[in-house]
Amino acid sequence: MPPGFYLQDTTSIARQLLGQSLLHATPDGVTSGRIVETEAYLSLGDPACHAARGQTKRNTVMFGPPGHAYVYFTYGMYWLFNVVTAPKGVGEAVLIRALEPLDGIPLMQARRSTSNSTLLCSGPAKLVQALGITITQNGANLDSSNLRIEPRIRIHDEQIVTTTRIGITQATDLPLRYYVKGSPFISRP
DNA sequence: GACCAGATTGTCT
DNA sequence: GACAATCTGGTCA
Repeated sequence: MPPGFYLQDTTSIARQLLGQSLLHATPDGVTSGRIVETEAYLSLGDPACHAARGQTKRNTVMFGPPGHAYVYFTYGMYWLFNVVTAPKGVGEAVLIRALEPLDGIPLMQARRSTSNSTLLCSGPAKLVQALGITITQNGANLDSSNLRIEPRIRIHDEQIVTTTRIGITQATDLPLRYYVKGSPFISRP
């Protein structure tokens, strides 16, 4: 992404990531997809954010420099992928919730054991599985590692739908979820 | 489509 | 010891 991209406001980054591609290169091949759904997690007034209760071993990279991957384990079996935002020491991130599959679709289908392309990356744990992301990528620099975000297209404001976030029990009323209007690849309408 | 049960374990209190 | 930024596969409509 362009210099300074990750220095912007977290909600602004969450919107601008829509339309860009997330790519992962592994020995098995390259897989990528266009980002169509994101959620912002903030440091102030947002108890749903992992950083809300201070720094721990798990959320350490959230407090590091922006533009890096924050990968964590949940529900006993899933990994979720976030982009760290905000200056070092603050603790904010953008959860990537869904992709429109682009490259390496056969490999994604094999990893996910499904051939339905709309279900391949339509959820935060699904896209992580499809791209082969694990805790190994925690802390990876998204501009220079095998796991990277590259500019593709710009989604205009009229094409972005803003709603409340999914799967959380706190701060459920905050409008911090964004997705591309009409996309069949989002986790849910 | 809506709703629901069950899977399964790292992390923090 | 409780919980979790989820998914799948089942039921019913």
